[in-house]
Amino acid sequence: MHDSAPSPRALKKRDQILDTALKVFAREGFAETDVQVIADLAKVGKGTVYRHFGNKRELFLATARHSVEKLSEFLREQVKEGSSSVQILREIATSYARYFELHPESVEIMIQERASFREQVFPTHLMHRAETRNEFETFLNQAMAAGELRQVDVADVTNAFADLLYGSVVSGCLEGAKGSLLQRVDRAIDIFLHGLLPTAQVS
Amino acid sequence: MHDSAPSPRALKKRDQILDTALKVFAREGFAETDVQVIADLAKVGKGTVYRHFGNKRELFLATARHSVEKLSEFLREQVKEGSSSVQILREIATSYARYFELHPESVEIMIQERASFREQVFPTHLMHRAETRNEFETFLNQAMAAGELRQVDVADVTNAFADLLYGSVVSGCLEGAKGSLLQRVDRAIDIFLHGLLPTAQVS
Amino acid sequence: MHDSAPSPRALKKRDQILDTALKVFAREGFAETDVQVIADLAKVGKGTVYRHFGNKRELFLATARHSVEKLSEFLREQVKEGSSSVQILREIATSYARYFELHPESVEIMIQERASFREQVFPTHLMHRAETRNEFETFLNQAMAAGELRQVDVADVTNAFADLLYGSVVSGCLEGAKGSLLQRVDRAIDIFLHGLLPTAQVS
Amino acid sequence: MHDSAPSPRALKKRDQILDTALKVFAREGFAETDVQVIADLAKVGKGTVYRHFGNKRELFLATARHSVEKLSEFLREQVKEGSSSVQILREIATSYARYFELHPESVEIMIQERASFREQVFPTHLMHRAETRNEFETFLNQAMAAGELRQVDVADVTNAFADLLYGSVVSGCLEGAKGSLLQRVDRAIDIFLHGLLPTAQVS
DNA sequence: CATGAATGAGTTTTCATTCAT
DNA sequence: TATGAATGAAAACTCATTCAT
Repeated sequence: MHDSAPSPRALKKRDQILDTALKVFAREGFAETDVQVIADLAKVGKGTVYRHFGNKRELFLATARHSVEKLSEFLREQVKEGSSSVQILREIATSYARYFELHPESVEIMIQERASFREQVFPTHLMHRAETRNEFETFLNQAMAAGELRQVDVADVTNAFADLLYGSVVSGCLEGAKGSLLQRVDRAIDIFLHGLLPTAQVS
Repeated sequence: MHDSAPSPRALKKRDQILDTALKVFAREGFAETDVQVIADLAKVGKGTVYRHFGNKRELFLATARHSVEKLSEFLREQVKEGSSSVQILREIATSYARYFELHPESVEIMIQERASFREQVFPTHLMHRAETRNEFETFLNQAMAAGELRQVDVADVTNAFADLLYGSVVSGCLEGAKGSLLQRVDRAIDIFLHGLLPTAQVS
Repeated sequence: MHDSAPSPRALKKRDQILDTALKVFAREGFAETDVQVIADLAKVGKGTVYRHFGNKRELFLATARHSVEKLSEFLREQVKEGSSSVQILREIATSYARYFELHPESVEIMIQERASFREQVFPTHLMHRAETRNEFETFLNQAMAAGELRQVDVADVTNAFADLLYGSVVSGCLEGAKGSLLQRVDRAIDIFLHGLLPTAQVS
Repeated sequence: MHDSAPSPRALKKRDQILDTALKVFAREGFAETDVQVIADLAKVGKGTVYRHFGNKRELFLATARHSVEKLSEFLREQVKEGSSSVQILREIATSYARYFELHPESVEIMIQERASFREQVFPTHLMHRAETRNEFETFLNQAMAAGELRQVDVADVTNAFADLLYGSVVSGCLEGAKGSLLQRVDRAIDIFLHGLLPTAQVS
């Protein structure tokens, strides 16, 4: 009837469902997932899942959002202010990799989201979110102004940085991938910072 | 039963189906695709599709393989020998981008393949193919020996290069993406070559 | 998932489906039966049929089992203790025939089961069931000991008796068969008891 | 165009198909049989099968007929005139059993025919065939007239005899059946001849 | 005549979603 | 609110039959 704030009880059940959904969607993929399985593993009735999320699509989207939020949180915790810009750049990348190493299901969710919903839904992936993007570009501008980074179009850097991370994570999590994801990203960032060309660089 | 060589007639029908499948799988995604639709658009009976490919999964995989082969071919045509190593690196990236700009469906197929089949199947994506990989790493080694590129672990460079391209293509093809894919990749490679750090580089 | 006791409601629906399935399988044969038809006639959704029985094969097997159980019950009700052994033998045969005359669909189910599942499944046909068989052979032994029947190998008698009944029922239910099944079985048992050879029997 | 007699070449191919069909129908059952499999095993094109038999149903029926004819032939070869009536009766039963022991596929065909076509088609099973039936009843009449058999309604005897054989063969061929079919039939006929009642019989 | 590629009607089975309890 | 039984739309896949070569 009324639209009061959700009870803590309801919130708990919600999270219980989201956590289960994350595992199942990641393991089976969106299309292959049977909502009944999520309900069973979350120890709730199927009706409850639908009460909370409306339909399978929304359940998935909520799961993806939840996943990105946890990633965001993790990044904020990990990346400390006060370091040099380059250090921060490295820390972002490293934390990003570490997060996905700790939560490989999140990679699958990210991939499933892209595969099943494409442009139709607002892309929840971190670097694409306007807010984060702005924040990041401001950071880049300051670093360039301070002479810590080369003067390059910040949008281009943002794109390249995000694309490199995205590609590394997606490729680095495949069964066959050798070495840790963390290492893969670290090396990639190294090249990204120093470039491939022979040079007499500062840092 | 029989294992005779396929008639040219059969091959033609096969390609007819594959071309249609590419479009439909790209538009709808693997799970959402109804084989009947492919059959209808390819102007063949559904039975014919199954006769040629056995099941939906194999049809998709054949489509993906077909797609990679066309990309491979395109790259070999576009990337001319005789240029400088850096030039070749750029040409690979550019051609790669140009291909996907010409055939945006191929991006979707690549994504769908990763999303629906993961590590279960041999990854057909170009840079993952051992053969291509070896070829590429040999090229890098030569370039480094010639002093055209910095001395870096070739495996790391290959990974980073491939991941950057993959990420750029996947992100750059989304509806919301501004600018052309070609531009996005071009700028990314630029940064990748020169690095982000302030420097007094040669080229 | 859950394994709680089925509710009476569920049991009712189960029986409703089984009764319909008996009719349809008998009329159309196993392979020719469309589960949709059973669902429609049972006034339930097709999903409900599958929820209860898993698949067509299990539905059929459950139907066959159900049918045998009803036959068993009928026989126990009809065949009264206390008569002479010969009388009981006749009563078994007669009741058997009467049952199939009342429920001709059961004959078809029996035939379909043999035709579609052969030795793969435990033969549910009455006389084949070890339990009933032992019971029957004990009865024969007593009758022979009491001098009411000739001394013959009980296993052979059981086989012959069962085979004769089975054959009579299967043949006697065909469209073209003249006379009632009851009569056919009665006459067959008569010959079976007295033999074909000319004789001066006691009766 | 014209309707000339089939060439010996055609007849050979016909038999080749029928022999294969017998095996496949027996192994898979009517509904489960794929005509393509028969064609492959018979080393002819599928079209050829259809040219010769029109459709699957007719192919099966021809197979069943073929099977009965071979049984008939076998019986005529095996059952010698000149023996006593009782001896002939035994020989019919024994030969019948022996035939099915030699050709277990024929049992399955018989069962499949009953299961899939019931009364719809003229029953090809031996004892049901009017011609054979008349012949058999004439034989019984003579035996009774000669005092070799008890005076019983010949139609009843024929039914019982046929039903007993049918039931024995169908039951005796199941995987689990102990002892040989021949033995089972032999013992059954023994009881059938002498009866179950205690007696002072002649033979 | 022989062949086997092509066809599409027909069936099984699944699962998102609803709703009575 | 929570539940899970019921539903039926939707899709994969098969195979009898046809017919162009």
